[in-house]
Amino acid sequence: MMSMYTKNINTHLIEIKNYFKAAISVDCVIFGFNNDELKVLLIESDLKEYKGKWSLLGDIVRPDEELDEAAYRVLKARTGLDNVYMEQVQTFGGINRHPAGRVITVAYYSLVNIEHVELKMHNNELHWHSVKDLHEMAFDHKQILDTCHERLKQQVMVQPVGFNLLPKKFSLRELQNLYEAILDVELDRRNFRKKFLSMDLLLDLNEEEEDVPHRPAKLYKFNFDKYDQRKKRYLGIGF
Amino acid sequence: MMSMYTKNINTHLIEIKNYFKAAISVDCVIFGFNNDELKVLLIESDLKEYKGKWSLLGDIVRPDEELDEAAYRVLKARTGLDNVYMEQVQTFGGINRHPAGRVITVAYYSLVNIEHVELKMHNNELHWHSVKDLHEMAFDHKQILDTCHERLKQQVMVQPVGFNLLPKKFSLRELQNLYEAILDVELDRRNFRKKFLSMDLLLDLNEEEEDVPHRPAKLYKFNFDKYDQRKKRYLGIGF
DNA sequence: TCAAAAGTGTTCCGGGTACACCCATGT
DNA sequence: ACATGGGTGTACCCGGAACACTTTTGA
Repeated sequence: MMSMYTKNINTHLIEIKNYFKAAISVDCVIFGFNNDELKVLLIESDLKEYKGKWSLLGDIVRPDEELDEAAYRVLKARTGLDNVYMEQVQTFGGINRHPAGRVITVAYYSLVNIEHVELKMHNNELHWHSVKDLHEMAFDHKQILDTCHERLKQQVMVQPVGFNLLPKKFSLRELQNLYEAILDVELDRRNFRKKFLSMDLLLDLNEEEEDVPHRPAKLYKFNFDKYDQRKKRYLGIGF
Repeated sequence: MMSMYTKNINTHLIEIKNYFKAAISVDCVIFGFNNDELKVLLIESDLKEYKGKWSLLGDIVRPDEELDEAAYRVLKARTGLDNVYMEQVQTFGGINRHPAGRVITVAYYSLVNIEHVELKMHNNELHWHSVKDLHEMAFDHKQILDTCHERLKQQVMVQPVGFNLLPKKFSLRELQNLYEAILDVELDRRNFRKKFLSMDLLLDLNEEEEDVPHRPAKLYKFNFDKYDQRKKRYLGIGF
């Protein structure tokens, strides 16, 4: 009786080979931004159970591989990109979530500049899908996507991560469209501009859009260095 | 070459037994609140590598067990409590984090009323430790604890989860002490009271503290029903 | 000259913060 | 009476929200 309490893996472990083991995978929710829409990079599954359904990009974690490493490996293999924003979100371990047996998956989301990926996308089966009109997916991947999207919404309101989805140079309009797409809200243009300009973190490049059929907008880039140097203040209790 | 890209577990899985598997555990960061201090429930490790060091409460996930179930099982076994606030936080998969082999652990934190636990704590080796003066721990458990504490800080500012650490009836002073302990800040008493009373979510019980050597404080309880009925508003972008 | 989007300021309101005094109770 | 913490109100400031007109460019 006592032994069932005390003989656990943090205290009196006997032999690890006596324990149940499961396959571990990582799944990457790779977000991009294009045509004023939040996109996610998906692949068609060929597993017979999910034939033709969209699935996230993922793979099994290797014996000598950290979880983050595995996620970066998947991302790199699929997009050619490295050094992009990535964050672990949640782990999904439903008993029957994978038809081949118990596979526990650690979900990550990452934010990439969709222009940089396009180069690597020819002749394979990857597709950028609008997050908004995506309903059915393979496995529990819709749930994973929703969870990651929710996390992204929270992050984007509190940290300057959205810029990872934009080109280095962007207009305030593009930035606003990005926020509107991620949060699925409409924002007042003047207040949005005022807000971001008053943060004093956008660097005015003294450049303008080109080839637009209207008055060209000024281009900015985000001053990450300046942001990093600022200390955060206490945020207050707000619910 | 192409095959390394396409033959992954979400698309062309061959046989799951060919893949590397790891042991999966859950670790619970069980927070309590006592003597105006944030506490965490720990156990001494008897593994020779960590003899005498403090470790979190955790155990291996069973073959037919959901991750959340496993976490609740650990919690129940150690505290006798069920139906408490619990939230998955992050998964730690460092290659050498466990001396017995690769063990990937999913970390949860939970918030319990420390009074309810005390009953079950006699004659075992569990201890409530002040989070503030806890430095060295077994495994990577200090890192796990820090991550969970950080998450708790974020949550407590945005959702009414703190009440799970208090008795059903509490004074505003106790509530303030709780926030100060979790966030490690000092708050102005008048503003704190105004804030919480203006939320109109505290139910005045028309009762008072007893046996205190000064003017007794009024007791309140949190109106969870009322909170649940309110819709959240858009929070704004704030970083 | 027209269409389309860029750019710009003011007012109002609510919440955050700083701050000091009287009150109720037990010893 | 005294010590201890409970309870209260006001003034200021800043940031969020609502809101309409002029400017620049390409077609």
